[in-house]
Amino acid sequence: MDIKSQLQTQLKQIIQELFDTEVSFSVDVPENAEHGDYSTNAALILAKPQGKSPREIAGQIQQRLENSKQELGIEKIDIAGAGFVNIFISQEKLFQVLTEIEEKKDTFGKNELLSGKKIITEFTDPNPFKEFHIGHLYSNTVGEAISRLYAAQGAEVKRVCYQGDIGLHVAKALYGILNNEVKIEDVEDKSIEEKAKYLGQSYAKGATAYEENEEAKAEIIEINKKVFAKDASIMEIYEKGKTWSLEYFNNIYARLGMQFDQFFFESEVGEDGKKLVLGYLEKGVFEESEGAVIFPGEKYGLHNRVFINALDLPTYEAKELGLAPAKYDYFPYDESVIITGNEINEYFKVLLKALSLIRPELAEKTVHIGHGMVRLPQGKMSSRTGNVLTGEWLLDEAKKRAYNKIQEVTRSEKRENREARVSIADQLEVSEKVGIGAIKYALLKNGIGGDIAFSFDESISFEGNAGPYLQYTYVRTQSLMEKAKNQGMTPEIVTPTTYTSEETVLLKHLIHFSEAVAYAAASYSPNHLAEYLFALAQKFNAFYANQQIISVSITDGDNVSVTPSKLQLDSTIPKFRLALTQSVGQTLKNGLTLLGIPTVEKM
RNA sequence: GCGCUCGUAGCUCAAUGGAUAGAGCAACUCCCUUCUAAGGAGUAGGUUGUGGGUUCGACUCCCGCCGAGCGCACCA
Repeated sequence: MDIKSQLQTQLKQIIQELFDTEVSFSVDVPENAEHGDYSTNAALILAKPQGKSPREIAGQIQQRLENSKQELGIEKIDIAGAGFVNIFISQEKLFQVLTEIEEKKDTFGKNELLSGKKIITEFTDPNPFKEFHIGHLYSNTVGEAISRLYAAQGAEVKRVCYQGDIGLHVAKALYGILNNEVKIEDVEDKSIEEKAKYLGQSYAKGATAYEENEEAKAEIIEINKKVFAKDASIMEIYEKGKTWSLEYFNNIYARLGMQFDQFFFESEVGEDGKKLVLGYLEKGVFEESEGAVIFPGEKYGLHNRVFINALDLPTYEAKELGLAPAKYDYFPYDESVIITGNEINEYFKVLLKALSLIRPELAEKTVHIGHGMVRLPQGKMSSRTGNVLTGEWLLDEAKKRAYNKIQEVTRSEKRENREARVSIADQLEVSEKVGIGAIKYALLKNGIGGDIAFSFDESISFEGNAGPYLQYTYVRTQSLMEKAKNQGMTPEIVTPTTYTSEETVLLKHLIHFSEAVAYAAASYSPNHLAEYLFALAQKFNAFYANQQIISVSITDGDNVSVTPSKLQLDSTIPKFRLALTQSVGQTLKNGLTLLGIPTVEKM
């Protein structure tokens, strides 16, 4: 259990004993170090109901907490401001975090808060036949991060992807293929990327025709019916296109370092959804209106939505209704998290309301998270008009820029005498990982709800609060470890004779890692973890710049002289600093991994 | 028109009802004969759209106004 939870438990008990009551107080990590490592507002909350001054109550809490000082590793307890109880952790307790990291390694930061829980996450949801644009990349990045955060809480997580392989958009794409100068047979031998591009172009053609040409529109509607009826005349190109799309998507997932456990298709859940709707039509949940079957959301302060259209085909809504039970059959979950763009937030409210009247136990377990839209300077993306940036384009572009950066750094005049950082053979792989890191971090550092104004130069950064900065800091730790090893030095968790302020600041930050992970998971906010990691990297870089971590030999002509340093006079200091460096490296790596961001050893 | 979301530094964004509203970018100063300068140190930049209210305490909660985005019937 992390220190914060221990304090919370202890304080709760103290309040119970003192006042025989329960209140919702918080234990915070103050921004200002003078306010302690942890702080609680319990006294402020209790003041009014107890009819006492906040500082008086704070005093009582302080007194009781004194008894647990030893057990909790508290150095001192202050009362400050309006009645805050500020808690300072002892140097010995801080120091213990190094041992914890050393022991837990890759599992440092994990906990068992959701142990035994089954969680199903659904995200990305690209539609076959259409482009995989940067909005999908965003959904995928957020979904993967949340999935990993959940898993770090001890939950069993299944990632699923729901794909619209049936419906009007597919019919539009098929129309586009049938009316494309380039026949589908002609792209048979092309790469999967080109096949995907062909499908995307076909969709754009079909979508345009649907709006501009009445004849085409009628034809597309016919094609749509045929697909639902699995008409042999259309199924061959349908299956071909769908297969290509799915293969293409899978390549992107692999590139992003993730994979789904299960795929669901609209074509598979549509019938079940329709049956559910018709079944509950009789029970009055749904109503007939203008030839369609609707859910009267207006009755519940929402808006009405069509579930089965006048052509007797299930809409997205009905299909989604069929999806929920299908997911539950696949994996009987305790919680179902669905991550989509926030443009369908209200639609989801209607859907969940309808589901609550049909399968209330499933509706209760379902959480919808709407992430912001990726906005381009040119306006909203539209796969119909071609104003899209594909995910693949973005990944390639970021990789290219990372590669250029490597070249630039290697050629830099002031550093020409230094050994090449990344071997030629590794440069492409490093570029790929740094590019992905830059993109994912850019998407994750912001809160999930808001839109992302996307322009490459402003959004994808390799410096400052950016993915590569964190990757770079990790590389520094690894580089130091390697250098130390070559000099025969090993990290050792020994108490140094003195601490510098940079070291204490780092230790104080490290103890909050698992708390940050838990908080990010509980609030569906990977950005909190991103922020934590950035702060950690900043603190480490300040430490790095101001303190000598290992002793260094300097070559002066032919003579090799070793600078005498205080590090060599007191062997505990370099050992401790190395241990600290290793711990920071491990924590950065664990944190980045939780965000789905790859690390590299050199860059 | 109704509903949802949002409005914080020049720009992009943070900030569980808590203490002096924080970063990054851009601008301006400095720092590579110390371990990777994709780095570090510093300066400047704010009436948190606006007017009320609740609270010991409001960027955060409530109401009004102004402005933006999204959604409101057979697309997903």
